[in-house]
Amino acid sequence: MARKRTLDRMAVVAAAAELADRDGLERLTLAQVAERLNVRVPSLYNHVDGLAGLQRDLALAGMRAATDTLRRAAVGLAGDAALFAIADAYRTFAHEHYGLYSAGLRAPAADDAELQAAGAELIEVVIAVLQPYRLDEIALIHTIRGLRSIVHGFVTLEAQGGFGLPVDCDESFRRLMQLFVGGLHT
Amino acid sequence: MARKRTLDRMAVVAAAAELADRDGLERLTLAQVAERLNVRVPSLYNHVDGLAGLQRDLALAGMRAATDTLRRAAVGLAGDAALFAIADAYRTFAHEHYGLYSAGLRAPAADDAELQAAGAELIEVVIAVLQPYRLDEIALIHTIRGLRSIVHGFVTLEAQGGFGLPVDCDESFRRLMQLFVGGLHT
DNA sequence: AGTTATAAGCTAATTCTATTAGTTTGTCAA
DNA sequence: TTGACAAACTAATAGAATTAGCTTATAACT
Repeated sequence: MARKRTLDRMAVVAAAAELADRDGLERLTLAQVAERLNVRVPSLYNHVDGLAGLQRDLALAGMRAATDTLRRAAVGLAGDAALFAIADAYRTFAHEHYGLYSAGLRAPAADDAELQAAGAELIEVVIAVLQPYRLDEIALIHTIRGLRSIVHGFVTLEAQGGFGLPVDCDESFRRLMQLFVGGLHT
Repeated sequence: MARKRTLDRMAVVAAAAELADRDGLERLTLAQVAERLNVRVPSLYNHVDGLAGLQRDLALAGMRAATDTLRRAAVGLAGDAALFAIADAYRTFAHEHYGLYSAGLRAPAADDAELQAAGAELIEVVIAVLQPYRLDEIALIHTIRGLRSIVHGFVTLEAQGGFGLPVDCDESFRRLMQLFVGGLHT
C-alpha cells in the first residue's frame, strides 16, 4: 500500500463539499470522504477534527463561498436591483451547493471567532446593499432578519421538495421579494 | 427480567417526540428511546419501522399537532387577525416542539398517502384563512409559498441561534408579518 | 549527501449505532 | 384450560466514529 502524502485540509474539505452537495449534509460520512480520497478513515484526522470538525470547516467554506457569490452579484448595482440580485444569487448558491449551504446554517460556537467573522462578513454585504434605504440601526436589524427569513425559508422549502404543485417557483420567489422590497419603501 | 407488555406505537412516538424536542431531531437514537421506555432496542421494532419509520411517524404526529394548533388559533378570527394568529401559533409551536416541527419538514414519500393528507390538511387551514383576500388560484399558491417561507425561515433561523443580536425577536416577526399582510392588500 | 525529527498514513481495537434472526413468554380468545 | 399470537428478549452482524500506537516518507539541518 502506497503511503505517499496526498492529503491536506483543503482536499478533505473539497471532497466533503462535493459529497454533501450531492447527497445532502446529513448523509456525509468520513467513510465516504476517505474512500473518495483513496485513504483510510483515520488518516482524515490528521487534517480535520473528526466529523464535527469537518462540518465546521464546511460551514466556514460555505459562508465564504456564499459571501463571495453575493459580492459578485451586487457589483455595479444599487438599490432594489442590488437587493434582487443578491437574493437571486443566494438562492442559486443554495441550489447549486446545498450541502455547503446547509453546513453554513448552524450557529457558530461561541468561541469560534473565525466562523463568526465569516458570518459577519456575509451580513456586511447585505448591510451595504441596504445602505440606500437609510434605515436606523434597529430597523436595519429587523430588516436583515426579515430578508434572511424570506430567502432562507424559501430556499430550504424549495430544496426539500416542499413546493409540490406545478407552479413556477421563480415567479413565487420574485413576487415574494417584490413584496418585501415594496414594504421597504414605506 | 420483566417482560410485561408495556409498549405501543403511541408510547414510542411520544417518547421520541420528547427526546427530539429536547435534544434535536438529529440527535434522536433508538437507543435513547428504548432506554427511556425501559426496553431493549429491538423491541421498538414491534411498533415502529426502524429509525426511518419512527421519523416518519414523528412527522405525521408533528403535522397533525401543528394543524390542530393552527385551527385552534384561528377559531373565531378572520382576515388579518386570523393570519397573524396562525403565524404566531405556528412560531410558538415550532419553539415548543422543535423536534416534532423538524420532523414534519421533510417532504413525504410519494407513496405515503397518510402523511401527504396530513400536509394537505395543514394547507387547508391556511387556505381557509386566506379566503377573505379573494386570490385567484395561482396567486393563492404564490401567497401560501411566501407565507410558509417567511414563517418557516424565521422560525428555523431563530431556533438555530441565527439571530444573535440583542434585539427583540417578537418585534422582528411582527414587522415581517405586517409587511407581508400589507403586501397582500395591494 | 547523510541523519534525524516530525508528521502523514496506516493497522488494530473500542464503542456506539441500527438492524435482523430466532427464542421465550405473557396475554387474549376460543 | 389451552393454544395461538404477538411482544419483548438475547445474540449476532454490519457500519460508523474515534483513539492508540506503529511505520515510514518527507523535509530540515548538519
